Amino acid sequence: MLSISSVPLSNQLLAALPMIDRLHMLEASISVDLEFSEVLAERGEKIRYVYFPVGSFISLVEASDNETRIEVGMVGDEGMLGSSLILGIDVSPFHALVQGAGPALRMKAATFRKELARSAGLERSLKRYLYVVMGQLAQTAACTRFHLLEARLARWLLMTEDRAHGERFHVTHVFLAFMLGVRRVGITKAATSLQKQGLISYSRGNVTIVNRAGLEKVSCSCYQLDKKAYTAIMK
Amino acid sequence: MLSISSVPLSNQLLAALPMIDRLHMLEASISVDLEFSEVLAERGEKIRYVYFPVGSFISLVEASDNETRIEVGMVGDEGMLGSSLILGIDVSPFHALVQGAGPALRMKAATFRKELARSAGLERSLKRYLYVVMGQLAQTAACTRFHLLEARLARWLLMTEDRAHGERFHVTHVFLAFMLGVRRVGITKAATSLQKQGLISYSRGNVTIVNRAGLEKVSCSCYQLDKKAYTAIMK
DNA sequence: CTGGTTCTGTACGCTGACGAACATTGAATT
DNA sequence: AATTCAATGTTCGTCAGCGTACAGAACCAG
Repeated sequence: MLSISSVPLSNQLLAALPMIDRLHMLEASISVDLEFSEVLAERGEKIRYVYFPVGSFISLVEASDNETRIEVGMVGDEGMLGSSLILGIDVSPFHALVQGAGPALRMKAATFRKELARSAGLERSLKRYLYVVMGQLAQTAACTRFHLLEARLARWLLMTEDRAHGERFHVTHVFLAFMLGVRRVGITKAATSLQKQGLISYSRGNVTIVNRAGLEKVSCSCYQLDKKAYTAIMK
Repeated sequence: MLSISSVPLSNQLLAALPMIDRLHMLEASISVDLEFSEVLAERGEKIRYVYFPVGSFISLVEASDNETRIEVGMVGDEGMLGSSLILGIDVSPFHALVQGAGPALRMKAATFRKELARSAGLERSLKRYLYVVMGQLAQTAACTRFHLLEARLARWLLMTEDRAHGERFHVTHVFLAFMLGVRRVGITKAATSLQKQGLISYSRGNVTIVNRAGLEKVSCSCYQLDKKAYTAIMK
């Protein structure tokens, strides 16, 4: 099975709050287990819950035409799903689906908005997070346009490892093709190449990052840029 | 020269405000003339001014590596430049450059933040606008990935016509190539095709939309989706 | 009118990804 | 052990867009 992380499970957004606010948030939410491929939000639909991943992670997916979808963002324990509620609109701008199963804290959208109004620290922190998400969206647009599939795949694997908190996770070529907006065959080719270079190994959906430093080298700069932006803004 | 629009010059965000707020905003800002290719903001740099275009329009540009840039958004009199200040961060997330010369209202960033704190109506409206911008970013990511250049070019021309408020405007193939993240030659080919179909005509940078309905047909659905999203959110 | 510059058109070989189809391998089920 | 199915590997022709180079056309300045 999946490796159990030894890192204590928590959400970084919540962990950074002052004690009192953090307790409030924990009290107002319940712990749920997210299952792989579960749909947590649909574009244009009302947001019922927000989620703070705690080991699980979520993909933000944009659809243009029918059947052409692409991942535009990823949410792990460094973020939350539903941050657009800060803007006062309770309609989801994206599809959101669970990409890595695991626990998360769930809160009713209405409760979340009340907490936002109550705690200035929470609002400040989540505004900053939303800013980071915006940057990720733009980054992804450029990345998707200019970078070769192998580099994009490497970036995706690194981002996932960060959120899975372990060098092993489960994802098939079909799923990767969906996320990166390419054919399955394209993924097979790129993944084979990465494996031949000794950077990853995989079999029937079980991916292991073998050489992280090497993977960072073949990945596009977008990975580092994203990371830098996050730490710069969130402190 | 450029056609003078008969539409009374105003900014829709400001026009939608209650009278008192609108007067406050007008008082706190000055009218400036933006020149083509003027740089109004740079990624990572401090935002000094916000701009409300009034006939002019502005491109939001994302850079990944050096020399690979792509437009991720457009701001005309339907929006403003600097909306990310709502999130409490005075650093620009994008490059911004003037794409269509013309007048705009300019306000100091600090003043803008004060106005935001003062007027709940202003804050509400601009939050909604920021939500629309986020949607545009995601839309652009998908569009850039999946749609053919000719369709993307058609979309771009339509978006520009909306903001130029006239079927004629000035833009060269080199500039278009820059915005869409492709070679100049690619633009020439796509533009030639659109011209042969009788949808546009152009010469040495002077573009005229000849058949708007036809252009909408060859453009990708992203144009309509963007527009629908704007009206749905902004009312 | 002349020479320089900007804008647009065209050509050529290259390549990353596409679409579709088929083959193989490993795991789970019976 | 046999069967079934999901996951991965491979092949083949096609194509949009790339990089580069060059040529004509329109405009501008001297």
